Amino acid sequence: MRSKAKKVLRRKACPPHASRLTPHHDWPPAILLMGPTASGKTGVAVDLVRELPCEIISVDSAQVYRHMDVGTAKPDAETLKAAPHHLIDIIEPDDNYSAARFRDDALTLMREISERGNIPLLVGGTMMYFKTLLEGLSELPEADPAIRMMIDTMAEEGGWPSVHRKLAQVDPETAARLEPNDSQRVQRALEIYLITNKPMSVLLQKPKYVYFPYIPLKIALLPADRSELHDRIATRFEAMLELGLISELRKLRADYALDPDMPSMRCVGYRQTWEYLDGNIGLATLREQGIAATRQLAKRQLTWLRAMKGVKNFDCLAEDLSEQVLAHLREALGVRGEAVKGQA
RNA sequence: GGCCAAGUAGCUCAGUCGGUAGAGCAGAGGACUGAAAAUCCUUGUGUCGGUGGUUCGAGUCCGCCCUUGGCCA
Repeated sequence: MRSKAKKVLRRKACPPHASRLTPHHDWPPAILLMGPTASGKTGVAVDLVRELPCEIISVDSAQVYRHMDVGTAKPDAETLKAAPHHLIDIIEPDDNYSAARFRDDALTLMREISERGNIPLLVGGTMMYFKTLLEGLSELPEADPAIRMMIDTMAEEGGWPSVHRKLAQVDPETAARLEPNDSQRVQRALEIYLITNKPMSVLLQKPKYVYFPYIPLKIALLPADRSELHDRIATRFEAMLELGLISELRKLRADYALDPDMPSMRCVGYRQTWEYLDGNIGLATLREQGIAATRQLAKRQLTWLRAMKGVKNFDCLAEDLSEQVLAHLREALGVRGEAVKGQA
């Protein structure tokens, strides 16, 4: 932790206000509650809000969309009233969000919450957002729809490997570390070159601007038994169908000019339901593929969590999960509280 | 009861002229810098329904039995 503080202070690239950063023991805490889909994050978060002076910030790339409630397992209105979530319902389904925007939004909210004397409680399963929040991003241009469209056309004509070859001509280093079929990253790397006229690999060499003036209390909810999580996922997807996932999407398609390639429509559940509404698959296949896609999502989230350092793990299948997490947090915050009092 | 078809990986199915088997999906592991619920990489030993036979050698040919569909009674 000390090294982290030093690391931030050492950064020359930090803008002027970074110099206001105080040593780490004066930083307020922030709780990071992470876990795969269907691990019960929301339930724990709501319990924590009852017991601790914290405010929830959602870390979820799907719950940012308005009117996508059933398929994203958004907390219901009653829950949101009792435990308000920031960064839910902030954009339209035909709009898009990003890790960079999340970072800015979250840091702004965290400052406000801390100034109010509360603890930011970041809850979600979008691991890249957590990583971006903690580690920052390099200075890179933001996405350019026109350029992406152009690259998409290239890919349609020659396939992604041909785009990859083109990338290799202008940015061999990045091309070397990317798979020719990794459409998203190949496109992004070429996009960066076309916008800046500089290879991504060069831009990434500049030190990142890391700004996270909080003591992170990282908590992960992991299943001790994967098959039980799979059962939960299946049950939950069936419930989504009962709750009207299909009609939710039908209405969305009527209200917005949506396209299956939009980020919102690539979300788990919606993508499969889109195929169902188009008549390409039946209900049984929708159920099967929706559940499988959710399991695959959970698997990827678990891969992130295993790689993450300094995380306190809890078995999300435990009966007294919330109490366990609360006890851990009370201890962590209590110790810190003493230190702060000693300072004053 | 008779006839026909099918029984091969968790699922759906390939398997040539006999040389002890391979795809898709699912599953598992991994990567991850402005789309990340995205995108991508790696990963395939299973009594070839059972049993007897023919053969140097049977998933493959023959007999019988079992199971499941269908047709005829």
